[in-house]
This record gives sequence, structure tokens and C-alpha cells, in this order.
Amino acid sequence: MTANNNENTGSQYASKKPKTRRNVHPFKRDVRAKKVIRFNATEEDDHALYERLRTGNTATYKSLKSQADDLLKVRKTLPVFQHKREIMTYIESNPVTVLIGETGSGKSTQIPQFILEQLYDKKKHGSIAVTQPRRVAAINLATRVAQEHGSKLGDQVGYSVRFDNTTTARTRLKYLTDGMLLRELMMNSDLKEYSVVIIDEAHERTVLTDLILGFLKSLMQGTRPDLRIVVMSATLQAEKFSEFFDNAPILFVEGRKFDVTQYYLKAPTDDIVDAVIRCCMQINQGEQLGDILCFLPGQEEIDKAVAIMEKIAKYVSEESPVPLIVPYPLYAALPPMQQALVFAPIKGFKRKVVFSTNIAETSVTISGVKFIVDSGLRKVKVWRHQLGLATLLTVPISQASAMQRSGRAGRESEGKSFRLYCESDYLKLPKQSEPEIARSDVTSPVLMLKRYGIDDIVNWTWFENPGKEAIVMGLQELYELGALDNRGKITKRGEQMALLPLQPHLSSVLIKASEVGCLSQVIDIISCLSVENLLLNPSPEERDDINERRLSLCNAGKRYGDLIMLKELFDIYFYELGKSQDANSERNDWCKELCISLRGFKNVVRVRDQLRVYCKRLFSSINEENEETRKIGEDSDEISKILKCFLTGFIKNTAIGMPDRSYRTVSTGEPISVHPSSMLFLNKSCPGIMYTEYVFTTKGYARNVSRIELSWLQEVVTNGTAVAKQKITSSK
DNA sequence: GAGCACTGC
Repeated sequence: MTANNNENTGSQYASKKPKTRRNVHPFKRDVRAKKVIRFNATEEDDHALYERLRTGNTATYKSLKSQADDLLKVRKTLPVFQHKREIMTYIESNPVTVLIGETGSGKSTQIPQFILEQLYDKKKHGSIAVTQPRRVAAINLATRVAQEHGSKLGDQVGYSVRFDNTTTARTRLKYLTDGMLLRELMMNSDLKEYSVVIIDEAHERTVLTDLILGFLKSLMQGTRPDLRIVVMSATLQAEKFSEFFDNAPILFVEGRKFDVTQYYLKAPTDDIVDAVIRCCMQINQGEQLGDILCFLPGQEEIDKAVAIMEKIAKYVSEESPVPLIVPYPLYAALPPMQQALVFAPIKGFKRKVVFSTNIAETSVTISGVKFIVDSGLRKVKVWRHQLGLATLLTVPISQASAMQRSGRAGRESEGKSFRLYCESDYLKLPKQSEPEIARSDVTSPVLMLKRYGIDDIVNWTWFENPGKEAIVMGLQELYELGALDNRGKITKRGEQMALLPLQPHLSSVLIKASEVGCLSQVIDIISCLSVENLLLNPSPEERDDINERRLSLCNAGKRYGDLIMLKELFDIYFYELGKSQDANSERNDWCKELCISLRGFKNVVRVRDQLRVYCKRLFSSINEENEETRKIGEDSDEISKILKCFLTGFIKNTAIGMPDRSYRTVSTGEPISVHPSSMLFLNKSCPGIMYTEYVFTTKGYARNVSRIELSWLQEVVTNGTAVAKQKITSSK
């Protein structure tokens, strides 16, 4: 994947007709004739750039400066640095510039610094925002750039991510997550402190990045025609960004990476795990030493592959003189300790083989990888608006994704990539993956736009319009939650919901709890729900033991379900284990015993602290004395009150128990099963259930399930009540 | 009888 392969890629877009737009852009006159400018790279290892250098807090100005001088030598070798003047000329003379920089071009660290220098040189006001899709990236980049700039983190250069803000009044260059920039947009609608906004990793097309692009365009057409924007992207999706911003110029900077040779199957395979194992064995026999990274769609395939490999590896290396294969699984739900094993270099005549989900495609980098084995598959969550249901599908990846996966073998030296599909099938793959927003629930984005004051959501400056159906379902949902009135205007409740760092349904639960006086309990539960992978997946051998332990600890949870169980677990973690001197190791042991993520619970406490601060600000009428923190007991009145609060947000996510002990959803009458991870999986005596998630895999599963009484469905008062009532009566 | 990946003043 050198730049040469990309020479003609522009033509794939050539037949696309530019969409006609209703508005004339105020910046149109500045735009130059569109052309793609290429810069060539020099040969050099880019890892010098990313290796971490430590600055203590005690670092003096002089030592910071001399460190920055040393780093300047490294910076000067970067491809972007060598074309600094040309790049800056474009950025200076165009309102929007699209910059395509391959891995190792140094775009994320250097371009923001060039612009910062320019602001200083020209004595201009305002600061620079650089958005990232992930927290770690924002933190690492800011740390590195502060060193290069010769300043302490938080002085001229800082970062802002949830729970962690190092920026000060002096900060001129700010790395932040795109969720954070959206928050800032909600508070300060024209981003007046920034003169330049840089959107990095735009090709990943996360929902939040797409939303920011839309907001920036509408800002430029409205109150901020002076705003400068740089869209930075790794792959060639440049035309779409350029077109969106009225044919902004596209700059191309070559990166520094090594060649990766591609191999394809001659005939397709139908057993992907078997094919992956065979491929690894072949590499192990025929290729030089170097680690293998295998991409598989999900946990099931990964666990299976690891189990098979463990059995074969020892036998094979005893039979013939090949390296001993050491297999590792890697996926997000894996306990962090086990994830960490993947990064340790392996010594001796051995070969590390990592079986991974998409997590290793962008979020996690493993060094030492020389070979890629790519199943060509991934799992995606697709939201079905009509059913209010998420489906988890295994689908073929895109060409861009296949290239990204292959590229993982070329970070340190030349590599090889084995694609377990035919080349003809590769060519049939879509160029890019479908953007996330096209397959997501847009209730939350729609609420953001309403809060921002947009009336006509369908015709907003969407970078990618999710479609009328999705938007209408979002509006309907918000109306039923009481966030919008019957004219579609945002209500006071909606304003509050938009300000809370929660999905609208949970925000609505929180507001209800503040009204009926069980706020602190509900905050604890919602905090647990907000943390992914809090309860980890035990291995099949431990599974029954751990389920048993969890059940025996949570008496109320056993009867009322997962939400109450989460509160019981939180109470033990927070109150009972928090008291002793040795709280940390006690908590650690306890988490291990129950297969709970300790890091997860630490995050729960941070979310809880943040929510408590927000609630104090938002619901000032609430008397704090009545809201003192309390542990949950087994008082059924109190538990009913809490569950009814949840019912106001999740009235649509309810199902009724049938005589044959199955459940059918209230809204559509579809059969639904309690997920086996639920406390209520074995409990067959609930009159009804409420769940926070409805996911279709092999069948429809309810997750985070609670027991409800059918009479509650009629008590809950929201705009949605009428609908629910009608459904209940007609289903009887 | 089962769990793609991120993220929020």
C-alpha cells in the first residue's frame, strides 16, 4: 500500500455527481481549483516519534526547552515537517482544508503545532481544538506535543477528556475527544474561543465525528464564517469531505510504513476458524520468526481458535523443529489482566499468535507483529428503528478495513498479510464501511440538535443524513420521553436531558428519580449501567460458580433482577469494602472472586461523582438531606419506586409473561428471551419484565432485566403512557 | 444457555 497504489483511486469517485446544495457557502470565493497535492516521504523509522519520553513535574523551563530541541531533530525528519510551508499556505488561504496523511506522516502532532506557531507569529487570538475519537489518543498526543513544544502539559498545550481536563487559561492548543467538543457546542454554541478546529481520524466516521462536521458547516454558514477547519483522515475518503465543505482542497502526505505483501485464498472457505488455524500453522512452518495477529469476528470464534491452537501447538513443535506457538485471545470483554498479556514480548524459540476482534484494528497496537491473518469478517451492531432493537451481525469488512488490518503488519518492518478470501471477493467488497450513523439509534443526536435550536432536523447540514425514518423515530422517542412537546419544541425536561452525560432514556429516568425522591439510589444504578464490561464474562469452567456467588450475594437482585443486583454489588464495593485500611486489595480480591472489573467499578465511582455534581446543579430544588446516600435494602416499596423510575424511560422495553413462561414484548408482541447473563435467567415467575437493552443475535434477548408488575405499566406517567396503555389493553 | 468497537461540561 504505497502511495502509488492510490494514484488512480481518485477516479472511483469521478463518476459521482456532486450533490446540489441549497445554500451558498460564504467561503466559496476563497476556494481554489480543486486538486490533490502529494508530498513524498523520506525513509525513517517513525517509532522515535511515539516512544514516550518522561517529563517530571519538577522539570525546569530549561530542561523542557532542551528536550524540545532534541525532539525537533526527530520532528524535522517527518514527512509533514518537510512540507510545512506548502501545507500552511493552503491552510491559511482556505477556510477548510482536507489533509490525507498516512500512518507515520506525523500529521496529528505536527499540523496543530504549525498552526499554533502561525497564531503566535501573526499575534492572532483564539485557540486550536484537535478532536480525537478516543480518550487515550487525545491524552497521548497532548502529552507528546507538550514535550515537543517545550511546555508543561496544561500550559500552551493540554487535553480535555471526560474526568480529566489539563487545560488552563493559558492553553492555546487543546486535544479533546469529539464527545467533549460536542459538549462544548451544547454550552457555547459558536465555539468562540477557537479560531481553528481540526477533526482528526475523520475517516473512522464515528457518530460523534459526523455530528461535529455537520455543526462546523452550519457554524461557518452562520455565526462563524471566520472559523478555520482542517479535516484530517488516514485513507482516501477525501472527496466526500471535500465535497461537503464546498470543494475544499485536498492535500496528500505520504506516510512512513513498510511494504506488506498480500496473499489470498484460491477458493473461499466456509469454516473460518479452521482456515485461520491452518494459515497460522503454515506461517509457523514456512516463515521467519515474528508474531501473528489474526482478525476474527467475535469472542466465540476467538475462544474456539485459542482452544484448538493450545491443543495443537505443543504437539506440532515436538514433532518438527518449528517455533512453539503461544496463542492469546484479545477482545474488550476480557479481564484487563488477560488483555495485558498480549503486549508482553515473547522470548525464545516461540511465536505469539493473537486472536483478536476489531479492537486491534484501531484501538490497540501490538508491537512485533509481522503477519496478519484476516478472516475478512467483523461484527456490527445494527439498529432497527421500527423494532427498537439492536441486531448483532457478522458481516464482511470493507476494503479500507482490510487495508487497515494488513497495515498492522508493516509498522516496524516489512510484513505479510494472509487474507482468507479470494482476491475477486476482495475487489467486490465496499470501498468503505457503512458509517456508524447510518445504522445507529439517533435519539441522542436528535436531542442534541433540538437543544442546539434546530427545528428542521431532516434538512439539517448532516454530513451523512441518517434518513427520515430514523429521525422520525428519534423524534417520536423524545416526545414519549417528554423531551419534546407536541409541536416538536424542546421542553424544560428535554433541556435537562440534553445536558446530562447519559443516553436520553437514562437521563429521563434520572429526572424522574429526582422528582420522586430516590435520586441517589438511581444514580448508583445508572452509573453501573454507564460502564461497559463491568461484569466480565467468566470462562465456561468458572461460569456456574461465579453465577452462584453473584446470586448468593444479592438477595434482592435475585428476586427483582439485574438493576437491583447492580445496586447491591455497588453497595458492597463502595460501602462495605471501602471502610478498611486495606480497601484496595480487599476490593481487588472481591472483584476477582466475582469476575467483576475493578477498573470498571472505579469508573462507576467517577461517573457517580459526575452525575451527583450535575444533579445538584440541575435539580436545585432538591433538598440534599432527603437525598442522603443510602444502601438498598430488601424493602419492596423502595425497590418498586426505583424500578418505576426506570419504567418511565424504558416503558417501550417491556414484555409480558405468557402462560408457557415465555415472554412477549408489549410493543410488538415478538417473543423475547431473558439473556443467560441475567439474574432472572432461571426465574420463570415474573408477571412482566423491563430491560434496558434488546439485542437480536441468535434470537431476541433482553439484557439488564428487571421484574415488573403489570399494574405498573398503567401508573407510569409520560407522553408515552397512552400508547403503552393501549397496547396493554389490546394484548390482553 | 451467551457477550463487535468506541465515547460524554
